[in-house]
Amino acid sequence: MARMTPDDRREAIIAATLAVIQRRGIAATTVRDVAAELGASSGLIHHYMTSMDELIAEAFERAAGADLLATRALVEQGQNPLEQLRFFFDSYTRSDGNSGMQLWLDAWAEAARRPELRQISQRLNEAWQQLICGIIEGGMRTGEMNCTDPAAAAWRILSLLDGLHLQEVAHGDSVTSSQVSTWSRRGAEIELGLVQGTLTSY
Amino acid sequence: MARMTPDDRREAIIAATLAVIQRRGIAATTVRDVAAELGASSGLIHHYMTSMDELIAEAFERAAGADLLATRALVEQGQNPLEQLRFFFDSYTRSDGNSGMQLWLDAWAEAARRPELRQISQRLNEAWQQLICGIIEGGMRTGEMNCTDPAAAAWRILSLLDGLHLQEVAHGDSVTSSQVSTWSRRGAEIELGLVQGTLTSY
DNA sequence: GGGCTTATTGGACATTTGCGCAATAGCGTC
DNA sequence: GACGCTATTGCGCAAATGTCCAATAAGCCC
Repeated sequence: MARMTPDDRREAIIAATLAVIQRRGIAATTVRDVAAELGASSGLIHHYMTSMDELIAEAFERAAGADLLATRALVEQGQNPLEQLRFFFDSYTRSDGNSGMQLWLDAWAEAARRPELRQISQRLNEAWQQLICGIIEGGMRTGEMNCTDPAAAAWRILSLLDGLHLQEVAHGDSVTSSQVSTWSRRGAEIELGLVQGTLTSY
Repeated sequence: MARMTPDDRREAIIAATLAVIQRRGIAATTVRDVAAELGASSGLIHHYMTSMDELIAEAFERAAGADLLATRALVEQGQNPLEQLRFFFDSYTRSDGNSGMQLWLDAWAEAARRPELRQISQRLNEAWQQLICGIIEGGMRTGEMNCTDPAAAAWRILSLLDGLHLQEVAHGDSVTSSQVSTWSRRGAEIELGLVQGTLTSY
């Protein structure tokens, strides 16, 4: 393997870890898998990461954080709160293989037992909730949305999405990808007093 | 170890497996752990279970199935759909240590990797959804509830509950146990066109 | 009490895992 | 072009895991 700058190599290792995690899940990811993905030796990973846990936590934060940033960037392009919320759902319910959601399932299950992972996952989930909360508060100011408790509504919208996604990823055919999209948008419409179809963008 | 009836021994193994799972989680449960918990040899477990997957699946089914039966029994004591739904929430959001919810988190995460487990978890989740769906349909007949798509509404109510519970179990202090109860009931009220407070029983 | 069935044992086995270490080789410096 | 630093290798080690199996012993029927 070509010799690289420590910074570059570290990035490459995290990227490779991410690829493996999305394919096999956190629990089944091994150092050797990452090395193979990277096209390098297993010893190299340990030259940069002190432990497997550090590797996992770092990769998870990178992946989940990137999703959040991407969605937030898309939302900010919305011209008004309604469009922002539509963009939010577009980004969150895009069907790109759901690999990201299995990652979250693993993280939530492991959170109780891995303090580092719990901290990251909690911080990111709260950021997601605040993203939604901000949209709702904007919608209340413009009068487009109606809601008595924006914070609670935001947690409900997020939890509903996660709960539906969970069914899709874990069980596959009891809740389909398009049902996740339709039902969660409909749930938000009901929650915020919107006319049916307002959040459907296609 | 004292010799036991196959039926009794099987029960004992499942009980021991459950104890280990609740302590260590599904992913970290090993045959040797179960044997130690049981106070018997590891070979004995395989004399009753053909594989580790079967063992895990059976234990999960026992625990999660019992919860479903208990809730269903409570619901059936409700005199009308509204009371039934209240009883449902009482049973589902009772705070008995959340051990049950961590079990579900493990199951959902492991479902992708353990076919037998996925089958059971899917079947149980669908049973939960049908329990809610039945209540809603009853409520529509009596005119107490208003809803255009009972099946979708039931999935939403269940997913919202699971999503909120998930936050509570995984992260602890971003969503509290009482918020799960309050917010999920409020979500159902909104979903079914009920007056605020209808589902609050205390 | 003897014999038969089978519950139970305890370890062997192959595989996989995270991790460490001595050896090697790539790149900059003089 | 030689030298030194260190990125990189590739193997080895110990521990853990699921599974299997021959040996043992506990209970039951005659």
